Amino acid sequence: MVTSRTLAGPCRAWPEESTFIREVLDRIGDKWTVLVVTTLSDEPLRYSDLQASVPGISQRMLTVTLKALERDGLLTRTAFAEVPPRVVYELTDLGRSLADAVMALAAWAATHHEQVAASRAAHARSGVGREKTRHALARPTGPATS
Amino acid sequence: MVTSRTLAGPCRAWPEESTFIREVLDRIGDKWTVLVVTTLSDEPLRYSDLQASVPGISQRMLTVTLKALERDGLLTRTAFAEVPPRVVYELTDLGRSLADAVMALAAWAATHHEQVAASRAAHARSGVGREKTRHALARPTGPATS
DNA sequence: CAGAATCCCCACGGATACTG
DNA sequence: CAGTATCCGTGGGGATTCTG
Repeated sequence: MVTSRTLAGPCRAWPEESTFIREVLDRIGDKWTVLVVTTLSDEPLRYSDLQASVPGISQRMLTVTLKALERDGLLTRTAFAEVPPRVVYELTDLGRSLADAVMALAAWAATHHEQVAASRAAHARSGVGREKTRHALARPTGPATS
Repeated sequence: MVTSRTLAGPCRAWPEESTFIREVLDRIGDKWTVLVVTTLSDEPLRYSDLQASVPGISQRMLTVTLKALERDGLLTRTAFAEVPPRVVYELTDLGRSLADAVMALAAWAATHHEQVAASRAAHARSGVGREKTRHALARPTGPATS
């Protein structure tokens, strides 16, 4: 890992690659999308099942999220014309590939969240809200740029 | 890929793993964090350089983002006590590992964004805003659940 | 059951001005 | 240069109500 630095690539002015990143993050950035996608990665579910499987979600956000995901071809919506309506949502191959990518990120989180929590706690212990705790200075006299 | 479905894992009630995912997504969910982290993955930069390298960012958001990342141990802040102040931000190993994970997600985006765009365009062509376009029904008579 | 529609709040974030 | 402090607009999203 940690190969990105050694790339020394010309990422300078954010040519256009960042557009793709934003496109994905705008989609999975909100919590509901992630929860819905990962939940559906297990198996297809109907509306009410999803609402049950994703604890805090409101009907509104569930509907909005599902529509957006359908629009982007990440899942399919199948409605059955039965007397009590039944609608099943299932990830497409595209959706599952995204789910895998998200899982990879989740793996990172599971691996490193302790370090993050530790660092967060350390900063909390040093002054955060209390008092005007000035940032510590490195190399008081400074080496001067060049 | 697409292994997540075959897991058939007990993700049911989102035990606690989702917490980690959220923790990460809450961090990289906003556009600025991603842009800052990926920008710094190339090389350490000072405040003004970052502001220049990340086009649309305001001082406020740059500061807020940097503080959050420092708090989480993803980057280090080094201030030099010179007459014109100089502060350099550099990713930690932890930060670089996150950057790599984000890059992986970017790779997914670069690979699949066309499919997403296509699907999005297709949905735009079928009725979205115009008229009340009812959803098509699958299997009009329905097979009944079981 | 599966949504659509409406109201409404507040936190995220931009713009601006000031400071060490 | 490298921030901090303040004001304020916008829209994301929850709660509620109604429909096919």
